[in-house]
Amino acid sequence: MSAECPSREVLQHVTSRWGVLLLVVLMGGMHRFSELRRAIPDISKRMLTQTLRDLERDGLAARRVFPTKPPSVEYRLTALGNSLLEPLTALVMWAERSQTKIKRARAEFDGATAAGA
Amino acid sequence: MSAECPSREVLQHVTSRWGVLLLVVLMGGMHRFSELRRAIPDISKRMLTQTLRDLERDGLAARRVFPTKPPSVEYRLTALGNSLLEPLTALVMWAERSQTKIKRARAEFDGATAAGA
DNA sequence: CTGCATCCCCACGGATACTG
DNA sequence: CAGTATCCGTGGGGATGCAG
Repeated sequence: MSAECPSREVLQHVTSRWGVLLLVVLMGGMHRFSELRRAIPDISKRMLTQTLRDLERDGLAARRVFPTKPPSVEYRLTALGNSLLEPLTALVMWAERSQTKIKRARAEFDGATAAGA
Repeated sequence: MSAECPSREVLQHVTSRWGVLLLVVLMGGMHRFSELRRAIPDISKRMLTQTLRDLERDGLAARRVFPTKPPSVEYRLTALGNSLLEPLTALVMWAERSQTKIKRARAEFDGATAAGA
């Protein structure tokens, strides 16, 4: 668990703010740049490009450019990216299953600290 | 995948920089505050406390205080926290399995962009 | 030992404008 | 449409000090 532990760096990328979301969307198949923007409305062009680049750099996503009149670019998961699919969806599903419990725990906690002495 | 999607918030906590690490350590059983510091050398007191509080607030970890001479505090996972164990370790194991491939992909990518036109 | 509060810095990330 | 460059604010998070 030391700072040098290599998997920590890997985890950081995979669990980064936008990384997870992008990966989840890409798990649905290939998508164009603008499609990704629409899929995640609150991401900026800047962050979308940058996060995409990180995923590409880590060999998780592949970029394919079509030199059409208005250029279009497609992104899809690589084999490595697909191997992440299972553990990641497991985590996402856990999050969905647990959100109610967490919400309740949070409300209780806040109530306790606010009221409770 | 909208900004309001509740699971996004949940994921953010669980996948936060120190959250993952703390959870992984706590999966090994109960730990004292100072033990956690030693387990994750590069976390500051401040962040340790804060992250612990977040986990507690979300009902993932439980805090137990012993009013001994020098006070001691123990942290352990709750039932909800334990339910996260499986998906999270799956992800960590994936990270460990894949780190070599990712390192290679990264080297190749950097080499290509540096040299390649 | 545990854990708040304060100060402070920097990089994460948003908005905007420009190019191919 | 896709991507880059620039500017700049916010807050994450480190260091330190005090308190129970």
